[in-house]
Amino acid sequence: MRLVTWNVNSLRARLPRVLEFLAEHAPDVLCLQETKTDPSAFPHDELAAAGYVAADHSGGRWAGVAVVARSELGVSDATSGLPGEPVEDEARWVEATVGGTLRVASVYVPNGRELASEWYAQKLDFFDAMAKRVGQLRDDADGTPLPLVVAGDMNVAPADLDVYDPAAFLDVTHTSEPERAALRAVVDAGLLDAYRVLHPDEVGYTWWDYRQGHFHRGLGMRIDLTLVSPELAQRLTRVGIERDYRKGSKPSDHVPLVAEWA
DNA sequence: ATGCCGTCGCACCGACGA
Repeated sequence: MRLVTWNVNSLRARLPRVLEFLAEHAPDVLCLQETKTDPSAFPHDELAAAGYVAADHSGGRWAGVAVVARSELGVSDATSGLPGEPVEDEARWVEATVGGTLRVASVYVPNGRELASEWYAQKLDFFDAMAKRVGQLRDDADGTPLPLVVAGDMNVAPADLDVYDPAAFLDVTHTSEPERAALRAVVDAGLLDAYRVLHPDEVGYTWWDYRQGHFHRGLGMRIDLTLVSPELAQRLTRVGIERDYRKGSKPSDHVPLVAEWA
């Protein structure tokens, strides 16, 4: 199984790069964030022509998430919205079952803006709701663990290793301790950070600011994560960051994160 | 203290992003 998460920063603007990626990497599942599209404009036809189906939660000009899967696998039992999320209808969470057994959630965690803001408080609340949801999804009614993936833009760099200059990121969003603790609570509800499972000490960024040549200067952060249930974590064979997709024509400011398991 | 860059829309600026 090859599963990818990618914040595309507008699916309309990025569709050529997305189709290029599907052709080059042939993922089984692609979790998208910041699709920034109206539901009626979601490119179901273009994806179908490439051999994919999608469960999308599209909210118009902001946010928007989707779970895309190879047509043979299919998506079923899709649900939009995170139970208990602080602001409803922001299109930040969508779940679907892929291939009949794998539950996949694509998530776009709120930015948080400033530490002393209502948006920051809502970001922490969103993580709380995520942790509760993971607790609901991780086992079946008999307590048997289920295969589960929560992938997306967490808008938090989990550790100083995931930030180009930790000293420049004191007491700001994406690195503050309450955010990191809130993200850890999601993981502690029953998941593992797939990239860190296979690359415990490696620096690997998934986002670089468009401005001031940050990409070419190596100034990035690892804020896109694929969180997997323990049994899937044991089967991981490769977790890689496709940083070349930050180059070329009209790139997103995020790159795809690929996870594979046997 | 602000813009840098990119995207969107009741659009030629402002909001938002991280």
